[in-house]
Amino acid sequence: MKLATWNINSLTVRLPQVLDWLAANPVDALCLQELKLSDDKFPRDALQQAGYHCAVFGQKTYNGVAILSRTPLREVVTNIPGFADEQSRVIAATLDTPRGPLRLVNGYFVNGQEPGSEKFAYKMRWLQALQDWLRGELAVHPELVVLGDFNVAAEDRDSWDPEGLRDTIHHTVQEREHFRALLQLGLHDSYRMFEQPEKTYSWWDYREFAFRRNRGLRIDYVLVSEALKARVTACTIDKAPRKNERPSDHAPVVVELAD
DNA sequence: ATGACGGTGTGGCACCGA
Repeated sequence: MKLATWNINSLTVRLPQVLDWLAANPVDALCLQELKLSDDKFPRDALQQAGYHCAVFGQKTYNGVAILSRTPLREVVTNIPGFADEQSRVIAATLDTPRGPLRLVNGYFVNGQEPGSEKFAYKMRWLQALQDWLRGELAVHPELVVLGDFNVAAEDRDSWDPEGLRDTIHHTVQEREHFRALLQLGLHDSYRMFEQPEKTYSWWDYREFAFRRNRGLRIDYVLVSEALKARVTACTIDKAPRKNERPSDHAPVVVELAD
């Protein structure tokens, strides 16, 4: 089966691209971030017609996440339990597979703007709460996938300019420590389980022809639990949609699990 | 670097993202 994550930077604008992409890439589940619309504006009918059940946690203008799945979604949880958050950044759900239940945690991690800012402090609190929550979730759901827009370049090789951007947002020691803490919970970065081309990223700035110059960051991840690790057969970043007219600034990341 | 580009909501721009 195939799972994917894609920050689509406004579902209102990108719905046609999402439908086109799903037609060409009929994944079993697609996790979306940055819907930028409220639940009542979510295009449920169009996605249902495309063959997907939807669990939605929207928000007007900013944030908003959803899980689309070919099979029904159950036990839907929104945001990090116990962490008061006005922003819609997390949705979790279980889908049933021939191999048993699979728990998906879809996150639009905090950007943080600039180290030292109030937003950066919020990012740190949010990451700590996520980590504390996921520790328990892994115990309850051994077959767990954490995927989404992490807003962290985990290592130097995940940035087009690790030296020039050192200690700037996405590259700080504190953010990277939080990323490593997630791995230490027993999660594995699917993308790095395989040999990958050099300088592969999942996000490119809209400005300065960054995509054409491949000035990007790898900030979108699919982390899998220990129990799932052996089943991961591939992980790829699909750059094709970034070449569309009016593209999202992010590319989808796709993982294949053995049935 | 006051910048770029693009989405949103508003209102003739400001704010935010990464």
